[in-house]
Amino acid sequence: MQTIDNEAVQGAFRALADPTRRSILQLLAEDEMTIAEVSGHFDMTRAAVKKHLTILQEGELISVVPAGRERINRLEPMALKRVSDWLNYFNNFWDQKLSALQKAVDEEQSRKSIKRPSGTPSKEG
Amino acid sequence: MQTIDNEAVQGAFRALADPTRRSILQLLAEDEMTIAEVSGHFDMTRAAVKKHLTILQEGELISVVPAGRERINRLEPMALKRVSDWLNYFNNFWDQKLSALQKAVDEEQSRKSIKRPSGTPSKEG
DNA sequence: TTTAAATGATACCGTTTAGTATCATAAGGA
DNA sequence: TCCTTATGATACTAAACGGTATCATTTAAA
Repeated sequence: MQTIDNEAVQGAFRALADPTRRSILQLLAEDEMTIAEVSGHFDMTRAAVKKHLTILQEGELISVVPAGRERINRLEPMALKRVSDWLNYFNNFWDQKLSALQKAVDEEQSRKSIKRPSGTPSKEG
Repeated sequence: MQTIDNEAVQGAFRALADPTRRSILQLLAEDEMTIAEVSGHFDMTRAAVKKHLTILQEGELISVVPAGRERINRLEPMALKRVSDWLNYFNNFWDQKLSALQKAVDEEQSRKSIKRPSGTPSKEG
């Protein structure tokens, strides 16, 4: 079990665990916004949204750039890539299993078309 | 903002937020195991590990199959794909932004090689 | 300079979470 | 049957979480 997992990954997954924060990310994917603008999209206080933005920032999913008295919140693509990379660890395994399943199905198919066995289950749990 | 996000996605992200659970997934990627076997890999009680497995199961990241008095815990690839799909929502945006950045850099380069302006910053924040 | 807007910071509250300890149940084996 | 093993289930605790209310600070603007 290698070190695919680290503090940055933890921060990102922690941030992604909350639906409001995922929603904020989707907002910011369309356009960067100030805190007030982001707040305008949610039924909660600005302080609550600000907390979410802080956690997103800690997870490096967004960057916050001061502009006068405002703070521009902007999506940080690389953090999402980190998560994507983490998931990729499993790609081998799941591709492998899916292709094994596919192969099993195929073989079952051809076996059917030759011998037509009767005890074949129609469904797999 | 479309419906890329739903209960299944929430369940998966919730499950992924904990480092022990991510670690369990990596274990199960290598081999399916009983609850006792999974527990053997961690410094906490079997009950605690069992709770993690339940949350992983609720997020449909693993499936649990009874085998006699044991329960075989097995990775469920499709849930990880759900998360991957969610991340893909951002691919357009981040690819787009990265390529926009690349383009800006390229244009800056060619502008330099023609006019060689003096006020050009050497670094970009 | 005075005022209003945008944000930062902190204290507080109810709920969820991660963990423990403990007891009950089910199934395999002597 | 009796004992042991694998698991289920519940009550409990400390910490983290999501949210509110409130006050301080910074900056734009009249």
